[in-house]
Amino acid sequence: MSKKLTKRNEDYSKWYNELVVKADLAENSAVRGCMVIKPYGYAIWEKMQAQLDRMFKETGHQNAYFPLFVPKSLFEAEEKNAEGFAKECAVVTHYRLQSDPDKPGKLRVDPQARLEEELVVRPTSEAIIWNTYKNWIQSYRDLPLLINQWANVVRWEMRTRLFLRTAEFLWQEGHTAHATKEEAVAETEQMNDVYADFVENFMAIPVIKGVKTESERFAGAVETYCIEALMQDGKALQAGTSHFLGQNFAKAFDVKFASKEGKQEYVWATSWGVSTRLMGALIMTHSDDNGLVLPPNLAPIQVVVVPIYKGEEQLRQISEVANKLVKDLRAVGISVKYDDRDTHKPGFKFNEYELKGVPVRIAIGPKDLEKGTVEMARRDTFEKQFIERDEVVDTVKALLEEIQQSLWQQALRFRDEHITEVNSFEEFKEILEDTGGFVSAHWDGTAETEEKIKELTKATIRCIPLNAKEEAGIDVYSGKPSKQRVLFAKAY
RNA sequence: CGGGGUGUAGCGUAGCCCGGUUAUCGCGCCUGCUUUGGGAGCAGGAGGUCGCAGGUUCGAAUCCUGCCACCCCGACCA
Repeated sequence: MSKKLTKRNEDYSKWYNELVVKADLAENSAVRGCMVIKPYGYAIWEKMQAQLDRMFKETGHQNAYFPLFVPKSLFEAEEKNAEGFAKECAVVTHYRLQSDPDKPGKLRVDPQARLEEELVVRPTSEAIIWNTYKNWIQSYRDLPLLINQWANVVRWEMRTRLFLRTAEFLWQEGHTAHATKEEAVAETEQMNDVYADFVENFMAIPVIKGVKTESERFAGAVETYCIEALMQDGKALQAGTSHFLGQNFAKAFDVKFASKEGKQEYVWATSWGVSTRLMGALIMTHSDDNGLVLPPNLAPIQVVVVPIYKGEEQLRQISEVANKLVKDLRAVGISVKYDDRDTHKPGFKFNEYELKGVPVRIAIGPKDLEKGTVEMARRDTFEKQFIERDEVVDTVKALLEEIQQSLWQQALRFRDEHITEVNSFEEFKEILEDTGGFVSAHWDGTAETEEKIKELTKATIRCIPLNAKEEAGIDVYSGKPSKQRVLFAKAY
């Protein structure tokens, strides 16, 4: 592959992988299906974490941490949940290694050290958390219990892809308990809204809020709310989910509380999560063939300053100006990097920071010293302009804001142009093939039709949009009556 | 787990069909000089269990057998 990334025409998958690796975000680890998140990639994740965490706290949640291992008996307590995840669990069976008598210098699993009960490495933490909540909840006074956990989980997927589907991934999972159904449903909806707010306003990725059909629902949930995003290749990506769990887990783990009336009642539950998959969404929504494009709100480096100089004396003069600028920008909360490495030429640096998606670049050279200006370039449009030195801070502030808006507008336009209403199955297939994106079509509400359409077109129902209008129609495949349109798409 | 493909230096690769000098080329890396407003040039240099294990042969990156890993397409999935 050349220095530039390949065009993302036929092979979006390769383009994506290449971009992730070249932009220094992550790489495959020695462990099958796992990923190493590199410092630059992790810095982005940290910014996402910080903002989400703030939003969780603002809605009354607290962080806590629960064990990685789930005893099998606890794991299987909620049947549907256990079944749903059974096929992708890593399981710990032993707790010790020993020298292998047959192979000197090698270790083997000590057959004596078999665990009496196997431990499941959490694919999600409902089981272990609800087993704990049982002891925390006695009375209505203990409710609501609003807890979030930042953790890693393991799902032994057959096929993996950096950020989008790795065997181990980082996420947050919120687990709440409520006295009433209404309150739990409200929490579920609230957190789905928080996700939508975050993804749209910080990541500049437009999403559609909706609920999942029964077949796409989280195992053990009564209702799954979700936000669905659209990637540049026309495929949909589930960006976050929020589940109303009813009393399923309360019953499975016997979590009851004494109500005001003195009755023993099961609590109502929710769980909700977003993961490092959001990084994948970020990459696939905004990036171009020159590399990553980061919305300023999430960019670890918002502004990079590159000196252009001949000789040490010139560098010293430029550094004086640059350091002052860095200081001024930092003073207003902008993250700046001054790259005065003398091991790379300016052209190299320009390309490097474009690849990494740094929103704004400032170059200062001898000509600028004379004129009292700097050259300012924006990553999203590649526009360059010369700015008076004392206008830099204001200009950067405005420019960061503008880039954030512009990325959002561009993604929104793309998304909206790729939602197509269809009224026949022919049209359905045609749009899916040619245009891609979401296909808005009538659905008769049956799992059979959903399954059949998936089989024929590979498209699944991404969600039943929350804002869908009631509209009588006929199912695009079966011809049976339908109450409203749902969104189909090929998905990651 | 089924169908297909690929494993050669940090990365990307040629060579394999038809066995035969010291395993090819590019990027990257190191040293020196010249360069520095868009991925520098020249010169020199370092770096290899040819995925692993057997087998055939005077001789294996190349042929045969088994295994492993990765990629793509299914199944599964945030």
